[in-house]
Amino acid sequence: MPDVMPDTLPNPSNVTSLIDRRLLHETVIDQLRDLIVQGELAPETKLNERVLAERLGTSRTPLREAIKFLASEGLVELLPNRGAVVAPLKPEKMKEVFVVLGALEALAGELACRNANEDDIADIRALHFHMLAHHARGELAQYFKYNQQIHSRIMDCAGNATLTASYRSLNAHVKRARYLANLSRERWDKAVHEHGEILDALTHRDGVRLQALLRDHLANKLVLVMEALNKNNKAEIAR
Amino acid sequence: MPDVMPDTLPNPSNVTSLIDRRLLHETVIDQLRDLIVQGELAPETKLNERVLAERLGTSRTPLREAIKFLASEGLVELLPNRGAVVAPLKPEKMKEVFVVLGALEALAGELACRNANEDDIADIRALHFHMLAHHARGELAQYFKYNQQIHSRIMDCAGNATLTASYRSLNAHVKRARYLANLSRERWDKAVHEHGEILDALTHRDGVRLQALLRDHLANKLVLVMEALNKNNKAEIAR
DNA sequence: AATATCATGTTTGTATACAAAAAAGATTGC
DNA sequence: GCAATCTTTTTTGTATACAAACATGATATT
Repeated sequence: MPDVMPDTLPNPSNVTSLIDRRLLHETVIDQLRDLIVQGELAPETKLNERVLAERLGTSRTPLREAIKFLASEGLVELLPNRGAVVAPLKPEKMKEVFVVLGALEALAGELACRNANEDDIADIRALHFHMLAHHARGELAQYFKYNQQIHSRIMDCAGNATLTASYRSLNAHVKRARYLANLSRERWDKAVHEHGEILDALTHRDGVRLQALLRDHLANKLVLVMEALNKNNKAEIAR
Repeated sequence: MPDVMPDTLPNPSNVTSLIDRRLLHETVIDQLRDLIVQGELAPETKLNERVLAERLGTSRTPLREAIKFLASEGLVELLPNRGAVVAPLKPEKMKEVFVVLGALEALAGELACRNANEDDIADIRALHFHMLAHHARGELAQYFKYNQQIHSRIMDCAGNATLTASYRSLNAHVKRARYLANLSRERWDKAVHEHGEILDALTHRDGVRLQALLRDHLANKLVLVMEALNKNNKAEIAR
C-alpha cells in the first residue's frame, strides 16, 4: 500500500526543535510565570519589555502576548501607557485569595471523596509518606514539593478540569508568598498532623470532614503567610 | 528658538479618538469578549486575525494580545500554529462550570450575610422588585438583566474582589449559553420563586440557608442550560 | 536660587513586513 | 478517473519600524 511516510522529520532545520518542538509562545508564558512565581521577578517589578524579551530570548511581540495572558491570571498588572508590573503581594489580596481557595479546595475534597478510586487514594497515601520522610529530615523544599502534589492530586480526583484551572490560577499567588514563609518547627509539625487527618478523611471518604479539614488547613496556612508578609512589610518600612 | 508647536493636533485623522481617547487595547478585549458572550461569534468559530482586526478597526497586534487575554479566561482556545477559535460550548464543560460557580456563589452568599449593610440589601430588594415587574410582563431580556444584577450585587456584598473576578470569568461562559435557553413559563415562575427565597434569606442574614438556596438555584439553571444544549446538539446533528 | 518651560531620551503602543507553517488548488503518474 | 505529490496561496507567528506618551534633565527667566 502506498503511504510514503509523509511526516517523517518535517522540520530538521528548526533550531529550537530539539527541546520544545511544537510548543511555541506558550513557552514564553510558562517562563514568565515561573519567574514571577519563584520570586525571581519580585512583586511590583516593572516589566521592561526590551530587557525581558532579550532575557527570554524572544522579541517584544510574543512577550507582550504572554504579559496579557498573565494579566488575566492576575500575576501582572497592566498600567495604561506605562507597561506592566509584577502584581504586588498585598496582605489584603492574600486574605481574599485564601478565602476563595478554601471554598475551591473544600469542593474538591467533597468531590474527591465521591469520585476517587482506590488507586488514586493509594497514590496520595504514597505521596503523603514521602512528605513525612522529608519532614522528618527537615528538608523543607522537598516537603513543599510533595505537599503541593498531594493537594494537586486531591484536586485532580475531583474530576473537574474547570475547578482545577481556577485552583491553579489562584494557587500561583500563594506560591509566590511561600518562599518568604519562615516555618517554625512547631507550625510545621502541626501542618503535617493536619495532613494526616486529611488523608484519613479521604481514606474513609468522609466528604464533610475532609471539607472542614481542608478549610482549616488553608486558614492555618494563611496565618503563616500573613505573619511572613507583615514581617516583610515592617522590614521594608524600616529599611 | 523655541518651539514650532510640535504637538498641536497630532492625530487629527484618528477616527476613534473622538470617543475613547485614553482607553486603548482594553477596548479590544472588551469588544471581543462581548462578541463572544453575546453569541455574535458562535462557539468554535475560527478567529481570522486579519478579518477580525479590520472589523474591530485595529491591527493584528492588539487583537492578538486581546485573544491571549481571553484565552486565559477560557473564552477562546489557542491552537498551535492554527490560530484561535471561540471556545466550544460543551455540556461537560458547562456542568463543570456550574459546580464551581455553585461553590463561589455559596461562598458569596455566606459572606454577604455577614458583610452587607442594610443599604446594600435595600438595593438588592429594589432590583428584585424591578425583576418581578419584568417577569410579570413577560419581558425576558429585562428580567435577565435584573437577575444578573442581583447576583452581581450579592457577589459584591461579599467584599472579596478576587471572588468577584473568578465569578465574572466563569459566569461569562454561562452567559454565552443563556441566549439559547428557552425558558418555559413554569420554569421561569420557579426561578422567580427561588429568588424570593434568596432575598428572604439575605434579609434575615441566614447564611447557611442562603448558601443552600444559591446552590439549588444554580443547579436548576444548569438543568435549563443542559436541556437547551442538548436540543441544540440534536438540531446540529440532524442538520 | 527656584520654578517653569523646553529639549532629549527612553518606553510603550500600534502597524507593518517578513518567514514559517497550514490549507487549498493544480499537476502528474498510475 | 483517482490519488498522491508538488505548487500556490492564505494564515499564523515573529521581528522590526514608526509614532505617541512618559520620564528626565537642561536651560532660561524671574
